[in-house]
Amino acid sequence: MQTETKEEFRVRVFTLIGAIPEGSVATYGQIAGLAGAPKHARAVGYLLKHLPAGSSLPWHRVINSQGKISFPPQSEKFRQQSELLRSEGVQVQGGKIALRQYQWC
DNA sequence: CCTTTGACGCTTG
DNA sequence: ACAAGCGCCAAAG
Repeated sequence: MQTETKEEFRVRVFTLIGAIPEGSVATYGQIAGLAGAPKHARAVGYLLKHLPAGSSLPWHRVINSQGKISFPPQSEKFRQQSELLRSEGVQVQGGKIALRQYQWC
């Protein structure tokens, strides 16, 4: 069935994000690419946006290609994500991740 | 069915 | 380093 494709993509995305270890971050494009759809970065963002409140998915470890948090500064989400990242040992400056690489494996 | 939106990405100036 | 424009695709209205 074709319905598997969308489902598969979603499952892959969730699995990949869940596989990001602490202290590491991945980009939306990276996740989409590993999920088999390099151009579906936005779809990844859509999925995260539609995340249930209780999901244990480390969404905060997903950032954009610019290595920055995809939230407007001073917004609650922005602050929360940067706090979570910092608590995992990721250095954040002005919404930008102080890392040289965004790949974890 | 068509239009709009969006937790993105890449190129150009 | 930063801003604007274009592309790309899925979900919602």
